[in-house]
Amino acid sequence: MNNISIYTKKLRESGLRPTRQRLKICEVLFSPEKTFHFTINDLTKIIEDKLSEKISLATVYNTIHAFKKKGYLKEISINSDKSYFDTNVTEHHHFFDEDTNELIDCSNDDIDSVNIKKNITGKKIKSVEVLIKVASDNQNQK
Amino acid sequence: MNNISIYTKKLRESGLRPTRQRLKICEVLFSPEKTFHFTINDLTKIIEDKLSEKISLATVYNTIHAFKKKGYLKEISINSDKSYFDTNVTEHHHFFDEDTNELIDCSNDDIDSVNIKKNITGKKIKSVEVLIKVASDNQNQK
DNA sequence: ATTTACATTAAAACAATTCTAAACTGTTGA
DNA sequence: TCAACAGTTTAGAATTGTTTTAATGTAAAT
Repeated sequence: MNNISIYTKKLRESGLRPTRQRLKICEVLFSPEKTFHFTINDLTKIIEDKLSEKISLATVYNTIHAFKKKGYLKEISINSDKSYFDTNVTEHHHFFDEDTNELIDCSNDDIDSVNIKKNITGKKIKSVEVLIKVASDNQNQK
Repeated sequence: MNNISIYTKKLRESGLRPTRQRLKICEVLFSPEKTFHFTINDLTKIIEDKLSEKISLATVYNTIHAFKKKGYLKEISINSDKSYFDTNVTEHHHFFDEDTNELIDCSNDDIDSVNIKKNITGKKIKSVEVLIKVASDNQNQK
């Protein structure tokens, strides 16, 4: 199966038609070997560089949301400044470097798995996220 | 030491003068027996009810930020909708109920302590936060 | 081909937060 | 006492990230 048909399948499964713009979004998101983190703004810039034409923010937003809903992307909660997304959708955690505003994957070597002993009655656990904020030693806490 | 002088001390230590508005903010934040979670909007509403007059959002924001910087409040990362704050500044984690948008403290009975095996070189861990998102069983993942 | 449902877009609306500039307050020291 | 100053409050404007809208365009089914 070539890339285009993989992207088409992902889009269809997310309830979206494969359009030129959306396929470009897919290429940026899913063709790199390594997973990565991005904000909507980052992504829009990358796409416009590759497309050499404008893409509407609305298109980016609704495509990203559809992927997130389907589970092809994860949203990472860091602060209320903006939304960060991750193309790595496996269960994993993050370091956030307050000096550089960089988000770094936390591997299994970095952290023991989190054990939740008791949940809220009648509720199902949807996600468990650990965020480790770090900064250089001399830095004040943000 | 009475409450007013406690509040005055906290304000001074945060680099702020004790003014009528700020003392009212302190009263709402620090007089309740139980710690609680709030958004800036919540807090402004509560203060206006107690004061029976308007308080400027700018005043609330800068007081809250000064307290956060000093460590008298914690900010909780949930999503990018808005900022949540916590008057409980001890190390602890949270459940977030996606059905009701309610933030619930996670006690030691609920979760094992998180063990970080390896940190980023040259960085100091500033905070470790676990956020457990929950929803009723029949709910779709947000 | 035509029709229909869905997409794209720019622009407007919106919500949370920050900034601004003017008026105000409290303290200090002539 | 009062002038001067530093810090404060405020309403409103500005900014930022995100969502909605309404007109136009396009993919896919008939």
